[in-house]
Amino acid sequence: MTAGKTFLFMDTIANKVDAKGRVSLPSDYRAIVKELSTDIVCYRSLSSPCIEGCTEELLDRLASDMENSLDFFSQTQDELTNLIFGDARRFAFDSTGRIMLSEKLLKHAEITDTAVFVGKGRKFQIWNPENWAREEARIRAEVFKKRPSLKPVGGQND
Amino acid sequence: MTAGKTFLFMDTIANKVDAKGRVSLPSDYRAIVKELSTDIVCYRSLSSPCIEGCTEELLDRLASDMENSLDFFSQTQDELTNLIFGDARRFAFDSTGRIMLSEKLLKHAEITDTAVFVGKGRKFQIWNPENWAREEARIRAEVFKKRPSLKPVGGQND
DNA sequence: TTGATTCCCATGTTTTCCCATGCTATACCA
DNA sequence: TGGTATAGCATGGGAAAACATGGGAATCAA
Repeated sequence: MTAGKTFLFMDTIANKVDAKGRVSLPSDYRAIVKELSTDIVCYRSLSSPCIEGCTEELLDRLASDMENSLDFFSQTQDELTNLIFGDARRFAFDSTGRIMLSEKLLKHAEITDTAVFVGKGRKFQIWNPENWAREEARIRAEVFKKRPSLKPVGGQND
Repeated sequence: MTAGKTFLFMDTIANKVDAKGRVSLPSDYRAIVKELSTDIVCYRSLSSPCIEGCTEELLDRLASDMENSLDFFSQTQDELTNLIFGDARRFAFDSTGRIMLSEKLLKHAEITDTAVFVGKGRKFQIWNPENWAREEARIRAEVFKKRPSLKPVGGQND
């Protein structure tokens, strides 16, 4: 990893969840965490049956945006912070690189014995294998439908 | 991450209130208090039947901000802060990590034998279990309705 | 004294830590 | 080029530490 600090969660990796609920965090993800001296934070996705994760640093920035006193009593903010921070939890990994996902999260994502990590740039998701296969197919179909309207990036196209 | 560490109250944790009125402060919360060398301050929430808590440090900052923003429209905020400071109290935890909530606070939140700690980033709340279950469901529904207009977390896109 | 608060110890459970094993990919050597 | 050594990684299991919680003794106030 370079000094430029581009940190992206990428790739799709399936790891086993053992009897204790432990899962190896993909080593690439671990490298990001170490480099940023932060921690991984996970919470239930608002829109899909999956676990969502990001760096604590990202959530901290959100908290900073919200903490200034002018908004101290705002109701919308109140509801949002309850939902996000009330659900999120820090997950430190042990010396072998594993985190222990909570019952609540595993249940929400319908994960039992295998967890699929899906990179999303600044965030990542953790899926049940079957659900992810279905979701990926759906997304691909969706994108294909919209294809004519997608602008090529950097002038490349095919 | 920058020099400053990140301190966020997160997760939702249910702890028992014993016969003496003692409750374990979640260990993550305790870690924040120790790290910042501050104290926990609690007061009755102005908007919900729950106890609200934060670091004394945060209230201190709020006080400073209020001093410096005495604009024409600040009267309401002024009154609100009066309410909070009039109600707030410091709660130190003992060697096993427990605090003793006052009758006034417990009554306001309708807490008897179980207290649910809900993280809110820089703040947290303490709820009666049933009330929190109801409130969480309400908020989820509310936020889902507003979802299209919500900015993504931390300004990142996904 | 009575009631309340603080401090300390005991216990069961959960979580974290550490060591061992086997697999896989990359590098190395003939 | 093919085979082997090496390092990193995923995974399993047991030991140790941390945590929530209950109860008793000591301290303080009215």
